[in-house]
Amino acid sequence: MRTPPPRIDPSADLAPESHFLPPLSAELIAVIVAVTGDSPRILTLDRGLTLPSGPLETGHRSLQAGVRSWVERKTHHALGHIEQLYTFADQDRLEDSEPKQVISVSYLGLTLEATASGDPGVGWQGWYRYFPWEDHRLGRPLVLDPILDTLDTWVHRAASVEIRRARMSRVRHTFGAKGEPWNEEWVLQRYELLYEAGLVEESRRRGYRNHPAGRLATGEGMQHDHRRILATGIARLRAKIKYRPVVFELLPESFTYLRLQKAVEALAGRRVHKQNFRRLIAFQNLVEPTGGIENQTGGRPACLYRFRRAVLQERMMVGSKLPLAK
Amino acid sequence: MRTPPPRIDPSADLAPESHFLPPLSAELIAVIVAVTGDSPRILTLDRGLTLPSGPLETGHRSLQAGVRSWVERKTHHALGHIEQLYTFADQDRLEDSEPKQVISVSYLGLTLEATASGDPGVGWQGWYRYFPWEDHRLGRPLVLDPILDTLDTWVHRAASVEIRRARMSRVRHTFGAKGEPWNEEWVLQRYELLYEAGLVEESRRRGYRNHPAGRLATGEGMQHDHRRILATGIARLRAKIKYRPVVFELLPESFTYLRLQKAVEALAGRRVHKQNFRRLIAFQNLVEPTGGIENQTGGRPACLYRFRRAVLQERMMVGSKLPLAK
DNA sequence: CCTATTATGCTCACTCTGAGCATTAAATGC
DNA sequence: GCATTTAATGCTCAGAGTGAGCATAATAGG
Repeated sequence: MRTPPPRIDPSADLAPESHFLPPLSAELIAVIVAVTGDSPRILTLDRGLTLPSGPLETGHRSLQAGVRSWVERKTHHALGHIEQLYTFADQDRLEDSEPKQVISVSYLGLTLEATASGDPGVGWQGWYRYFPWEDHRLGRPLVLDPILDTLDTWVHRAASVEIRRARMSRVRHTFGAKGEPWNEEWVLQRYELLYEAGLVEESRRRGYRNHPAGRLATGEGMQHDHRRILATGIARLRAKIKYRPVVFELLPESFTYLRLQKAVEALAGRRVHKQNFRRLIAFQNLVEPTGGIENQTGGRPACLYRFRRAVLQERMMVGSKLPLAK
Repeated sequence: MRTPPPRIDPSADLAPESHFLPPLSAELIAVIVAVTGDSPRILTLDRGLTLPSGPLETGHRSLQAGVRSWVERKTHHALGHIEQLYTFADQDRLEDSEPKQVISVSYLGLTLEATASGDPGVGWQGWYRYFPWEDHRLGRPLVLDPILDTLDTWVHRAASVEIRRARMSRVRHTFGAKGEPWNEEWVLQRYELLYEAGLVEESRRRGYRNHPAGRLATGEGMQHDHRRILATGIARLRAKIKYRPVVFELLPESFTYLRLQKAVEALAGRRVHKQNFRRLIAFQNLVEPTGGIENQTGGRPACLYRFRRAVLQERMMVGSKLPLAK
């Protein structure tokens, strides 16, 4: 098509600061999500302290293939959906400053919950254990009160009026205080705010000044920045269920509308209007009746449905709108 | 808070296939976007054949800081917005199979177009040069006709009825054929489809069977997978302008509504209804009048506005809705 | 049979959006 | 000066989509 012109060495232009390359290694970290009943869960090691992770190997054709092969061995379930979350290489991520540089690539995966493998410490944990303020299904959670109080003193400790104003409006908008609406997607922003304000264990570990209010119940901590990665995953998933039909990866072959709704509510951390939810699902032609009936409902029996997997082929991008728009 | 339990070595469980770690290096690749008049442009090297890239250095505090420092030296402009696109490590990315493994982290950056540096081969290229079928501002582009014709023969060359059906519906939905609407966000899906069908230079290079129709005008190619990365960047940007106020990073301090609209149209590759566009912008309180007047408009002079940068602080997540919803 | 419980069907008001008509304010050509 | 052209700006209206709630159906348990 054309003869390639002489190539300019890009590094000569673009990477001036240092040409010393330290030993580099790559690590894969996975947020593996399942839903049991109305509890959203994640796969953890170390009794809930870390997310599953491991080095990138040559045996893996791609990053995604690497994560997939791990998790399928671990859960004995096919990973329904997998997507990349974020790549970090910040040197200040490391708690002990090694000379070695690590690139961490994080992934979000959806699956059905399986019995945990026999290893001690490996298992599923409800994610609201780490983010108790994120569960608004029974209304505004009470943990928010002490959190907002403490954030308020953080706002007033600001060095200047501008900083105080900025902090105040940030708290207002991320946490939905003072009449602002709660937006369930801003999981990461809320965690980062708590981190900066020194209200989570991880930031206290990192030498952020301890808050005078002392220990506040702000969820379980995790090692390294794993809780931050988890927040990223939850935020991504909460956003994604609104426009892609990924919830179905968390459900068995056949399910009732209510079970589907409970899964959505578990992920989103808020409740939805039942009739409108049904209307939206029915209208989009994403599911078809199996013909079966579930009569362990406690009331009128419910029709069973299955996800029409064909839609994924038909339209690569199906809009699975959910009544979570706000 | 708790005593850490004995850590399980994650690699023992999670990375079974090989423990040989090859020499690893990390590369940063940037899609730097600017808008000049009504042309969306990207910064390129090698006379348009490659995107700017370079190795990750220890001097960089983080991946993002690395990209930022490059680009600011290159363009002499502050990068307004920068975000990570995707991380690849697929070994089949490499054209010559080296033993060395490379992780490529790609970024999207927005800036104002500056005069290109003096280096030969370095400069700005309109992005529709690489994706001529993506520009629908003057209606459906004519290049689509031969492309769809050739895709049609690809559909009919399918080995089985199922594959043919799947191919046909994929073409229909990604390219908006046969009454389906055109969705400007599916840039990557369209490029991948053309790649698989052997209709772009890059796939012909990679040994995909050459199509009998021979050479088809499917835009300029790039080296390696840079055109694929560019497609990812365009898709991301087209999606993002609809819900975050990032367009303003591509505009000077003060601008008219029309200029703002032209920038949006350039990025989205489609036109929007002028009055509704104004209504939406005005309603969202994203801009404020500077008081100035632009009278080189050719008609009635237009008011000048500036972006209210304060909104970025006030609300970390501002919805900058644009009339591109569809 | 009555009540509790859940499933399911349907209505209604409100908002958002696409589309177009109408008016205003300049430059340009006669 | 005046008509014409060009673009900016203001406003209306119909249709789609959504939130909220009422009403009915079908089961289990007393």
